[in-house]
Amino acid sequence: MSHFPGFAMNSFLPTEQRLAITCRLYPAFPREPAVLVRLIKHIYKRVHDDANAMLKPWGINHPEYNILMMMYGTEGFTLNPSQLADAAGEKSANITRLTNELCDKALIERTADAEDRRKVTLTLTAKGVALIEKFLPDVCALLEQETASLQSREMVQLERLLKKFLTQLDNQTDQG
Amino acid sequence: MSHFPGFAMNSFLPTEQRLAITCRLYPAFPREPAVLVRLIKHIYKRVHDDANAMLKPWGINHPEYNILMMMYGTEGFTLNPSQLADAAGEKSANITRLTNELCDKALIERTADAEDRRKVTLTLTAKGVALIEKFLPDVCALLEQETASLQSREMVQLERLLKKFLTQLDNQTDQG
DNA sequence: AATCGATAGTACATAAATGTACTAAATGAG
DNA sequence: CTCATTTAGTACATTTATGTACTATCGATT
Repeated sequence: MSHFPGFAMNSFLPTEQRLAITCRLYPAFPREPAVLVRLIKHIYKRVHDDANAMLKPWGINHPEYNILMMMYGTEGFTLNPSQLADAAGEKSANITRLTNELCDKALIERTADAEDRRKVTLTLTAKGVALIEKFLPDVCALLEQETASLQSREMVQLERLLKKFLTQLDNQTDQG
Repeated sequence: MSHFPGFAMNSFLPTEQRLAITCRLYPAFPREPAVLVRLIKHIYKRVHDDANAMLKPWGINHPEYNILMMMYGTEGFTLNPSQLADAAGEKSANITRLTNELCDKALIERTADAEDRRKVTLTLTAKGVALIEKFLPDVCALLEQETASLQSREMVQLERLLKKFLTQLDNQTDQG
């Protein structure tokens, strides 16, 4: 496949064909939702792998990157674990482990919160900020490369649809 | 939040705000691609969790479900491990483990391929097919519920855009 | 102030996923 | 045919992620 430049391979085809057969065997099966969920999964895995590969030379992995960036995107570079869990989309037990690793690497610091002694304050160190600004050019290049096939209009459209999807997932708990 | 029926909460807001700040600090940062990647991650995790919760009473988890369904969607309910890896989007080492579990549960069967003795043939058992047809109503309900906010036109649009995205990821290896 | 319930975080055990190295068999070049 | 290469699959060690139970603290109520 990749021997023919310009030929767009399609890693999703085997999945899609099997969903089609499923619909024939079991007509109530909702093809479109199933396709969307599978596409999301395939894309997520691919993006995750790419990010890990790109970040490896910098000594961090994708989840650690996400945490660093969420701190970088916060005034004062400071956040506590539960806010991090929300922002980075990780379970709280995972945050403990990941932030431990980042502390070991001296990229962030853990201090006690003065106001509420249950809370912990995590802060990017100077070393952490410096690392982020060193790897950001690579990150930007990867992100742009990954979305190169989408026009800016299409990205906006995609964002809107994905948000609509996510909102429904968020509200699901309320209803059923 | 969930005390107010009809109020659409937005679990993505904390992430999005931090990406906005990142763009201010580092103007080269491509907001739109970054937002898309994060949305995909949030949605994937949510869908994965929901599926696991729904499938638990049936004694399987989401990756096992994916494997069963890929076999169900194949003529003869038969597939070998590498085809399964492609279709289900799992690494091959993971396929070995997952299919072992399904064999232990007697939902699939592993036999040697007569033609090529390196290959292994995996087949759904009658028990496996029966289980699938028992849990499919729940699966259909969940899929429909998850996508209830999207009109059919929007789903088609979303599918098109996600495929375009994935195709670019597939072709990335060719280009560097 | 004493108590009860909720919240923040972590420790620890377990589950899930991956990388790597290996075996066996097929393919292909000489 | 024979040897080297590629392919299919798995075993094993390691990494990553999660569930659960627990500690400490806060806040509200009495």
